[in-house]
Amino acid sequence: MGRLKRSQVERLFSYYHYLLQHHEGGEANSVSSAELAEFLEIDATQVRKDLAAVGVRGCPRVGYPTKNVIRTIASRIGLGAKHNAVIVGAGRLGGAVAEYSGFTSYGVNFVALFDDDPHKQGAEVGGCPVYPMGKLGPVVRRHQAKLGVITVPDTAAQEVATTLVEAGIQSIWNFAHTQLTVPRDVWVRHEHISTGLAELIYHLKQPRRRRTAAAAAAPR
Amino acid sequence: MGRLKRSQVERLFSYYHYLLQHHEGGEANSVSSAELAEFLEIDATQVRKDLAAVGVRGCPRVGYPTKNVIRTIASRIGLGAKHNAVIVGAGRLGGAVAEYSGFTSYGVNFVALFDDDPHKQGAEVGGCPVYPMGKLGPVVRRHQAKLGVITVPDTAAQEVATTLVEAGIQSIWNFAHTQLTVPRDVWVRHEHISTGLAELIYHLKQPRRRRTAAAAAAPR
DNA sequence: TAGATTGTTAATCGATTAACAATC
DNA sequence: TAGATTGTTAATCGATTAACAATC
Repeated sequence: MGRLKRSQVERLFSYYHYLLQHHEGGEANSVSSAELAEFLEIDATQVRKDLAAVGVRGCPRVGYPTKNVIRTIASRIGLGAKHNAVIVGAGRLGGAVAEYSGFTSYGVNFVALFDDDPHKQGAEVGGCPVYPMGKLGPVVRRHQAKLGVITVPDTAAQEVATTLVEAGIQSIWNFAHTQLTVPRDVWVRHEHISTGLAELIYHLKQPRRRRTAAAAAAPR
Repeated sequence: MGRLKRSQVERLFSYYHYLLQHHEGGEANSVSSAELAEFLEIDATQVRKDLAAVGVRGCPRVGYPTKNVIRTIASRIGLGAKHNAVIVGAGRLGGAVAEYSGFTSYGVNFVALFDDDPHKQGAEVGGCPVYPMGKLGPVVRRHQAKLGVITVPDTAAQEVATTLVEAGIQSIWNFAHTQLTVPRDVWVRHEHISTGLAELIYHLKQPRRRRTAAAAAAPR
């Protein structure tokens, strides 16, 4: 089985998320590619290709076995495994990440937040202690955390990334709107949220017009 | 001048952001397509095409006039105009959005948050009052807010979207991991953050390997 | 069987990159 | 001038969609 492309991982995760929300505990034990395609507003062919890529076999006239799809995607992406993670920056955004219970269900366990603001140190956020930056190395090593989240202001992001890498972090989730220089074997995912705002502002300017089906969505 | 594509708007915004961070007040008054391309880790040809699309002319051997690029992008995307916005969901994520000062510099002015939790009502978050949901319609109309941000749990997102639309909101920034059904003339931007986490988890599983420069880019 | 849905190949479409002339 | 960089067309690449046979 080959390595999945980024877009495939994202779509597979959306299938997984949809099935948990809409099929878990339901009476239907199969789902068609057309149903998943409608939810994501993509072509059903794409869904069939994605499912084929992870080895799920469907059944003509019936669809794909729901439980099997859920289980296969989870195992292929790695949603079952437990991963310890740390958050640097105990502001509201860092707190939101720490508190969001959904992440726990994907196997991610936040063990600590770090912040240089003494007022935040010692507090608990989402059940996690807030430590000063100096403790980052020891805490990461003790918990063997592999995932680091950066929710500090843009100007501090590079320094934080370097600290995380030195402590042994392998993957970084960067919410600062900066590029990061890291060793090649460290994976970085940029979550430049303000980019989304720019797009919204642009569309506020545009004359109202008929929108494509792709823009409107239909939850089941 | 044609309508810009989503990907173009996102790249243009990144150029803008980069120039403000790295060139504003600096001595250099021009920037090359190669420099912008390196920052975004894309091809320089792409940058030249994007700038041509908004009508910025460069100078061979010199580059593009920095101030002109900044000004043109801002006006083309609409970053100069003032837009009132509201946030539904006064949890940590909603608070993070309200507090993030960067948005103000793009012309977005958050006028209020809404939450059904009585403990949150009456408080101030990022300088904005928190009201009960019942006040949403009047507040949106009074401020002529056109932009609505949804930071409530997934299960409540559709109901909130409907309420926002009824109040006259034209663009929705949806942080819940759900699709939304809205009239065709309402624009929705989905910010499914947990999708990013799924990608990170997947890469934690993968064998470490040399990464290409392109892989490090990862614009969302 | 008939018909719905999968699985897969082919065609299309769009985005990215390469090439290179224009030009300051 | 020489050379760096733009501007633009052509080529490539990949992703999406269409078509249709396979099959339960």
